[in-house]
Amino acid sequence: MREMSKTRAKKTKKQIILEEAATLFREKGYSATTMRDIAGKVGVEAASLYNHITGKEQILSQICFSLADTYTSKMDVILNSNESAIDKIKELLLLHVEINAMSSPLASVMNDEWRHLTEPEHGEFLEKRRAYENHFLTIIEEGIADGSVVVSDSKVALYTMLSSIRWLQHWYHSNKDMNVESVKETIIGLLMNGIKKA
Amino acid sequence: MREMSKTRAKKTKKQIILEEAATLFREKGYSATTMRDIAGKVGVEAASLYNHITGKEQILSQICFSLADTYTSKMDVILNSNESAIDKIKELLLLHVEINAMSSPLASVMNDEWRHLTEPEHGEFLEKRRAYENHFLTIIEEGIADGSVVVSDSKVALYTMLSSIRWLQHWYHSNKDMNVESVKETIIGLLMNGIKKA
DNA sequence: CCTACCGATCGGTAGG
DNA sequence: CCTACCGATCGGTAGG
Repeated sequence: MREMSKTRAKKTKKQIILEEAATLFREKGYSATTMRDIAGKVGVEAASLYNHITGKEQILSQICFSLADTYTSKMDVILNSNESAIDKIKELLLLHVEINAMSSPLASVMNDEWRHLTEPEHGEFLEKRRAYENHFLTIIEEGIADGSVVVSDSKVALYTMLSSIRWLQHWYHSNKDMNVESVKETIIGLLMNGIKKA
Repeated sequence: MREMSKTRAKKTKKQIILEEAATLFREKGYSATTMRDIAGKVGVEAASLYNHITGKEQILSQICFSLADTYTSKMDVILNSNESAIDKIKELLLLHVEINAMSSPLASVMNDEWRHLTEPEHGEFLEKRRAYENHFLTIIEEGIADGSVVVSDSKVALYTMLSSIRWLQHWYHSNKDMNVESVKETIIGLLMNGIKKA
């Protein structure tokens, strides 16, 4: 490992550790990833990691909460816009597609590894997720109220839509032949078609 | 090593071990589940498990392949029926909803823990899955050809639909208030609406 | 199916 | 950031 010639702003060692850990967590899962694995990717001995982080679980929780915060703040912008309910739904779905399609390992880790958090982080994460889902539900119900959305159960529709996008988080290495923009169009088209008034 | 005598009369100890292991794998993940965890649930010492199974990974692979075989054989029945392409798609989606909504721990383990298989099982599993997906793709393309299905990319549509159903595998403990039949209708309605000719 | 126990490896610490 | 090393625990084996 030589110098990183990124023209970007300088990353802290802690950021590098979080990124390498996220990649490993996505590949092997949290439990199967060892501190020695992470240290190897970063290029230091395992003991040296502890100068930058307090432990393995702190790495996981910082990954989970940083992406959760990204979702929440981007949702706030969409919620405070003047768009119609159905357009807000479309924008939220696009947000999810973009985050998952970028194949940032963060998305995989937040979606699949959060359950390895212990209390109190475990409960806090669940609470954050519940709040996010409730905001999303409110918009869906607005769409039902104004007649632009037709679904028989808003909760089931929400979970179905959010779940349907998650395959993208593992997609990058298996289907490199697909074009991101056309994938985005197809998914959004299918989902919006599914909930829109005929 | 002693001879293994197979008793088919009733539920064997091996079956009990596989079931308890599947439940634990769903809860904590494969890597975080120890043989002592499994032994505790079964009611024996860890060393005694090895009279019925050859190791931890064999437990995982038997779970993954047994459900994969269930999917394959049920798909065969649907494929050999006289139904139209769009009706076959609907039946396949119903099959997925039913298996995931039953909340059998098998579904979670097959979907999320298969990556912990080592070679050659890992490759064999991937090959089985690829074959299944290709059969499914063929029917979608039949639907496109006969004009009953309208999607801009059959592969993206397939992954989106299959992925959209997976949230059900974790649903049982978080949303006990929902009715299975109405959930089924909402999901299938949304997805079929999304791909059907307007 | 048990007791006894193994080599390996885990997350993490001490001390420089 | 390193070397050295810890107690705990892992999957699995020996032998009865």
